[in-house]
Amino acid sequence: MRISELSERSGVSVPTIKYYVREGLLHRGELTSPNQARYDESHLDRLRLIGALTEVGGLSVAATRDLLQVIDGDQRPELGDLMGLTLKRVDGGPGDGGDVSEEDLAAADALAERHGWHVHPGSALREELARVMAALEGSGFELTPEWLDGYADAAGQTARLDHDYVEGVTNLDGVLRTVVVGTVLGERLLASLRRLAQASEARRRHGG
Amino acid sequence: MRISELSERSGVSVPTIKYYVREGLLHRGELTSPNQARYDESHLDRLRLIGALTEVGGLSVAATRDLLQVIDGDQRPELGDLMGLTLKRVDGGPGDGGDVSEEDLAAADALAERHGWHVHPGSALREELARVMAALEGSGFELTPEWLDGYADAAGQTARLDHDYVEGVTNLDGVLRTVVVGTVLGERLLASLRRLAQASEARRRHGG
DNA sequence: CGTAGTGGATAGTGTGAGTATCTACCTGAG
DNA sequence: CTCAGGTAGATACTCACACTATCCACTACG
Repeated sequence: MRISELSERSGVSVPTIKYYVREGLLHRGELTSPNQARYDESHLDRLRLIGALTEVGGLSVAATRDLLQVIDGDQRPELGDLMGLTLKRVDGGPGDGGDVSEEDLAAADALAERHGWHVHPGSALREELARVMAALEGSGFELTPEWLDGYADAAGQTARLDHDYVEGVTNLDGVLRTVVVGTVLGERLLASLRRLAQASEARRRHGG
Repeated sequence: MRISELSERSGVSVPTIKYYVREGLLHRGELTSPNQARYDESHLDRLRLIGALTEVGGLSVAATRDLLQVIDGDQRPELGDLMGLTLKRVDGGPGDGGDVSEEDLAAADALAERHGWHVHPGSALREELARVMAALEGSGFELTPEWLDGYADAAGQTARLDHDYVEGVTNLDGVLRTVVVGTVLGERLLASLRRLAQASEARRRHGG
């Protein structure tokens, strides 16, 4: 198909498609002449993936490109490594902005240890957790063990579900894609469900 | 204290403090003369809250202002309503970008119903859930009931923990602030913990 | 006294994510 | 064959956002 049809079928404007090609998110169409290229289902598929990661997953175009390169690569990165990659979000997320104190890191480590999680000292995940915990405390939120451990248990449950799911994926080519999509969109899914559950719980407890 | 001291103690630059005042996130200092104002602990406290919501929570300045206005207001909005307010994130989140199909909405409703959650038909939460589920499916992720329901259970657990926590808050003035902070930062906490748990689970299952 | 600091207003900057325009050049209906 | 309209690729432009920088009149204080 030509670019205009790709645009129509994907809902992505022609200039934006060209922009994604420029930025390395989408492979070029096959040139049939100097100013004519053919696009196929793989382009449509890719645009859907890009849309899912950026619009729904909230990733920046740059972060999306990095992730897509991992998916495209031949190598098989460790799943643990992959999780770190997706930290760079559109808004920077909690992944930036200065240092974290030793105390905060210790509190994060303590929580991780209570749940049997081994955390690498230089991990970005560790710093992020510490930063979030520090922000909660700094906002007058008292981090009780019940709340914290309950959250950790819920997180552990989703992690087990993710791994169960991935083990059930037979198509080897799709594993990486599945992990990336599941990690990025799973986070949004969990957030949505949490809001919904909060609203329902509010009705249950306080009537309405 | 003067603005320079506020800046030093908060780590926020003087121009940025002025910007927050302009944008309505921070109350003006008390004028002691036409070009001199006094700031106090309440300003410091507020700057910490702003920082937590924007830098860690990922909210835009506009969304932060809206939320702060709710916290400041005399009225006591329903907790359920509050959840919807915080949907507007820096990156727009999944809260925008076109319509959702009836099928997707039906799938979202079915999931909600299985977990006893009553969802208002016009709810932004409902659309968001549908959008995320549609994005997952559109990315080749097969939404199995085990995975989906497992996530919903985890979300339900966090919602109960949140409400337990809020019921334990005695300071009535702080309830709204607690809800907002807990909702926004709790989401980031859960995401961090999930990544950490995923990495640990990977090591547990595949060695390393 | 004088210089560093201040409140408030207005204008400018840098980044991210697209849009718009332009130049060849090709394709396909009539 | 003709020619309106689509196309690849490059470059330039726009828009929103979150700050920054300047300016001015003025004031606190060593």
